[in-house]
Amino acid sequence: MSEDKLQHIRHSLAHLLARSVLEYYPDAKLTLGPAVDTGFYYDIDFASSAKASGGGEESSFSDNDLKKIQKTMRKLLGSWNTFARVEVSVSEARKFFADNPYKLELIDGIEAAGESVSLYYSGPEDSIPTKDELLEAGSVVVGKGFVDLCRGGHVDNPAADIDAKSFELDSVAGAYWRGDEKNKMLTRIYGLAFSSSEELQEFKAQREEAKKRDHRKLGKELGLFTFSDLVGSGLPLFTPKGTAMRDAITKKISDIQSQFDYQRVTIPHITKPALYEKSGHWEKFREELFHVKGMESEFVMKPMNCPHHTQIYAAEMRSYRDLPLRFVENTMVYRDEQSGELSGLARVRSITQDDGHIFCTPEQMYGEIDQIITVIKEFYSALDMWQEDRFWVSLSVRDPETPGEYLGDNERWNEAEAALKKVAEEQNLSMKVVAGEAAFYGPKIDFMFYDALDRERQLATIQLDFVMPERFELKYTDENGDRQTPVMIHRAIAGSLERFMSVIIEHFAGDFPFWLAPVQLVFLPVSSDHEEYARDLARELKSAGYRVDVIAADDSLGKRIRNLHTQKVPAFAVIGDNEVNSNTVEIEKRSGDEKIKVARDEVADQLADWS
RNA sequence: GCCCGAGUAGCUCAGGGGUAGAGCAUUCCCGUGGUAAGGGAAAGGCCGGGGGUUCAAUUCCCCCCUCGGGCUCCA
Repeated sequence: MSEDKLQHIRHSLAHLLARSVLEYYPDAKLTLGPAVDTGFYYDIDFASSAKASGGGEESSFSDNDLKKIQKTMRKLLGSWNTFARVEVSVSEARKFFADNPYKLELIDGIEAAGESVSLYYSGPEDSIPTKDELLEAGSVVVGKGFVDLCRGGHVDNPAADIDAKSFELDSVAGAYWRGDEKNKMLTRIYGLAFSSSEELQEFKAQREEAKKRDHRKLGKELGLFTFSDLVGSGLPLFTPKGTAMRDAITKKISDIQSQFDYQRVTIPHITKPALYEKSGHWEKFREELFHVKGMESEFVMKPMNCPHHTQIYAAEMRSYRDLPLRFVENTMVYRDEQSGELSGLARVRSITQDDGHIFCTPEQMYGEIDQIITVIKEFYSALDMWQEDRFWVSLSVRDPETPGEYLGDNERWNEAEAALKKVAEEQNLSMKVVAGEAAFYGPKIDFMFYDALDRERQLATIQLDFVMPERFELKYTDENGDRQTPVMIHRAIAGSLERFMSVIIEHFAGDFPFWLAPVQLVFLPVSSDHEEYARDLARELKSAGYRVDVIAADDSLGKRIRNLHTQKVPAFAVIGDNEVNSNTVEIEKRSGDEKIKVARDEVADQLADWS
């Protein structure tokens, strides 16, 4: 089936959904009902509606109502053998939808765009109303049929073109009218729809499968992190295993970028608000800061590191010979995110950034951006995530409609956007330009990956900033002895360690490569007689920097091996008489049934190969 | 923050207006075993917190907290 046809089916089903809802809630106000990637939805205002059969009580719509609506949809579908277009004038449309403010607003938009207004009747072919009948009756319900304001895109004959088992209603959600939180919240009913019932079932099975990879589930099962009600929501606590992973990640990044002369810096986690008043963050983000009261003065927890880092730059006179200066720091920032936004490690209130700020001349900016892209490429390639269908790149620029949200002059912005674009093109990054996604101080390149359920997660980022150096009056002396303002580049490779972990846990389904696994190798002594040999080995490897463990013979060997599998430990070695007598170790990789027998003093070399 | 839903043992879950249930994990005992669950016993609970209805609430109602699916936001 073509994509178009499937979209038409989905959109047609949105009409059918709306009609079926009106069967039970005749006063519900319909708004918009488009097709989406996995089906369709319709946004409906139930506020003033009473249930048709329920006697006027205040009604809200919940998951429990989906079943009966779905049943009605399937019943009506059999009689819906046509879609018919009815052209009306703007004033006729206004009259027809007089009691629906949402449709009236849409009609205003159609009029403003100079387009013609069309209604669509869907239902039994033998009851298609004439335009006059329709306007006379003034009701969107026409027998078993239904009339909606719509620009088209339906199947010709729903009864014949749509398999009643190929769709189902999925969930109820809230959604603001026109996506604006200042507007009223409507009830959104989501439906799933595919070209056949088999595809619908397959989608649902895949979704169930993906839930098994959910980092929140795996994080608990593998003992990587936890939350405590006493500590608070959005504040993850990392266990020794989770911390081992964090260390492995930051070490990998620092290994990759060691070729580029970064210098580590360290800053306090609080500051006077004055710092952010000067940077411009105060105005925009003061509501989302955590405030800390001292004896005499008030501080805020840092929500980002750039302003602090500018003060390290500003502490000395800088010459063009010093540039570029590259400061990096793995450090936690704190943001009072809206409670409804928090989600496992993907969105938290204590955020560890692998943050870096580069101060350079305008000429050096291109080379620096290029170099950062190289690091990002190398890092994500090492994780097998640098694949076309695994991520996309956003060139995040200003929204031309809201210039007031950005600081700095137009020319600088154009320059910055052009610079990012130029280098990214040279690096063969295919980017989507996304208006309105820029930071208030400059444009960015954002690297967007996906979680198990295909939700987008922004990880790596490169941000060009001409604004903050100016606001903080940062300077360097050029070769002519003149004072110049440096360019600042903000960059993060993992982005937030928490969010990064959420993505890779799901990417690997917890089955991490050797270098990343929280426990890399486990020794299993066959009996207590073999424990000493195992413990000595483990001690040696630990001091060589490997994460190894010994699991004593308290349980059967079979059981211990099974436990290693559920814990997804990448390698193990059974230690028995054979090994002790021959002074060897047989290491087994969990994947691929690979067994490698090595002399005892060669174990570390073998592990180095895998790292 | 907003809409809908959910919170029962460390974990996964069953139950239901009248003394709280299972499996796994934990602890102890037995077993000393060569590649995906050895056997036995014990312990473990303000049924998320607070209020209300009731002779009686883990169960019904309200508020709060936490979690999930969306919306909005994301320096």
